[in-house]
Amino acid sequence: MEAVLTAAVALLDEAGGSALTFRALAARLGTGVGTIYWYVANKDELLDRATDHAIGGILAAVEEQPDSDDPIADMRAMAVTLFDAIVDRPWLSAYFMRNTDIQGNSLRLYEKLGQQTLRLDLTPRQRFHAVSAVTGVVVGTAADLGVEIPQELLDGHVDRDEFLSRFAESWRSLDATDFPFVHQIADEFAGHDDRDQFLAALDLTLAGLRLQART
Amino acid sequence: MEAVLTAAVALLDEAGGSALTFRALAARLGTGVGTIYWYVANKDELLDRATDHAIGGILAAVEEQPDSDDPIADMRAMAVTLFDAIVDRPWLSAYFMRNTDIQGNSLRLYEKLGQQTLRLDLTPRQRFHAVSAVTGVVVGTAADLGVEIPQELLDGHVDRDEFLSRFAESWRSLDATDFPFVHQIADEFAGHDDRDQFLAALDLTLAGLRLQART
DNA sequence: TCCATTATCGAACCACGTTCCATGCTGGTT
DNA sequence: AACCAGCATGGAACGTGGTTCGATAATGGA
Repeated sequence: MEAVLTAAVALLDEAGGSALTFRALAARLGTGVGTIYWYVANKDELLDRATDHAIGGILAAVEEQPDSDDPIADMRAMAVTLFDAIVDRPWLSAYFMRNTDIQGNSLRLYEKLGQQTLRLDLTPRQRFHAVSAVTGVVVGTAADLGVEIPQELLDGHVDRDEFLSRFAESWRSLDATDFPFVHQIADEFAGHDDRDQFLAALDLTLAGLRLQART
Repeated sequence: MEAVLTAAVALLDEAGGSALTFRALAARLGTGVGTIYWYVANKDELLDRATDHAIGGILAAVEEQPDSDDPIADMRAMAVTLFDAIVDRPWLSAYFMRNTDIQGNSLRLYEKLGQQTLRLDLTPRQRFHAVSAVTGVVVGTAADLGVEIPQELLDGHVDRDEFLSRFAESWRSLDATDFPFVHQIADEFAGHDDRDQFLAALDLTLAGLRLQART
């Protein structure tokens, strides 16, 4: 079982979501597909267990972070850790939002995040919404990244800067009166850093939360 | 072409993403799969065109909304319209984050949202981040919903309240000292409304933005 | 020694995306 | 009329992936 999960995670790490097939997994383990089906009922469960496995690592990292006296700063640190972990394992983003059944390590992570809100002067409902908002920002932003890598980039034919520049170029060529915003933004987009973008979004949400916690 | 797209959207509306196959589409159109491949190169393009088709409708709805003298309120209204449209067509959420190539109606929608930020006292970079943050919240929150519907609910065997209650129940049964947050939240979760949750997240972000625009 | 449980394996089935080629249909050219 | 190019259609066939199933070992108690 353990071996199955680590092999599954390894496949996902090496070549993304499409690389994890029962046949490939069986080959890597030197067994047949039937064996894997003895451990998991179907691919959904395999994915659930593999992601839970990976999230376990994130959870450990989050739990190492000491609490400061600013709960919101602590939430921020956790969110950043989570984001970085997803960037590191882009396939996680795809399966992060596939889970209505919050259980296992996801639940623990959720709890950990939520505990910070207990130190804020909020109603239970506000706490619930705050944690949802923060995870929403993380997942929402990270989701874009997961896909933002057309094979051109992986192949090395085109690097990221050139890729972005091409977009910026096509945006600049649009009519300036119909697309004033896109026009103004093109330069920003060309040089943008995903992590900055995430931090900006996160900080907006947390600024709103800070405001709410004071009232 | 037009007929292909409307049929594709109809299939997606009726039975979600997994229902859109070339064979099903061909059957509905009374033709063969080869014909569809004459119009689109592959499934990705089919999906892109179908979503662009659907987003066209959202764009029209957004463009009907008159500008007020509060740009942030206008952004909020747009985001809500977008959210409602995604709730109405859950399959959109899955394909919303599959698009690095912001083009067509998506681009127009992006522009529309961004134009509101032009009326705020922000740097170009802050505008860029603000729009990313808002779309991130919409997509991030809506993504959860897209999947949050296990077939049990669709079958009508179990209704939503019961489904949520079951979770709340299992959460309450956790150890209260290990899971103080989840414990406190269980009740909120049981009766929670997805739209409220979205609005809360959106308002946090917009509150942060409002703060930023004043400095 | 016997039998139930646990575990392994791979052939076979089906649905899907995709390719390919044979066939029709249209309007214009000779 | 005959012909042809290009547009358009239809569906059989291929490869891949998830999943099922029955045959078969290993294990360990009665």
